[in-house]
Amino acid sequence: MADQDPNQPTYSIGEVRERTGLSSRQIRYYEAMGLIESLRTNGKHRRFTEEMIDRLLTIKELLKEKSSIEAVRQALQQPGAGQSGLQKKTPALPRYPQMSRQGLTSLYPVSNRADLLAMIQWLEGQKKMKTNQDP
DNA sequence: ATTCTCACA
DNA sequence: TGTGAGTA
Repeated sequence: MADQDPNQPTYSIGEVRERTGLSSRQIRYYEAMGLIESLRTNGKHRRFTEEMIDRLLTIKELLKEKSSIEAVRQALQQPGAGQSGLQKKTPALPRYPQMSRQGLTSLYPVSNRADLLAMIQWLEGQKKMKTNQDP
């Protein structure tokens, strides 16, 4: 029972960009808007933990429903907004938020690839949890 | 090569 | 938001 590494892996903005499908511009912008915080390396280069990436993913989905930064910020302040509500305790059954709603029909659009990636990662998280209480 | 900040089409 | 300039 020791899965708390002292050094949680961090990612460059470039990796975060590929994993979230967000542009570096957007990532920096959301940070400037106070929607997300980031770590800084020796220089000034941003560094993101998986929690932050998770939050970014939440922001991305939230921006589709809400259409203003303000609305997203408030939704984020409420508990269970991805950061600690996504893979902490999931009483409900596995159902990916935005995806299952419209369905994935093509992998061509870059944004879809990012969404698929996010969904897979989310699925992996569910699997890891299940593997501990497998009947 | 990659990211950073700032500013402008 | 994207993109280019000039750095670190």
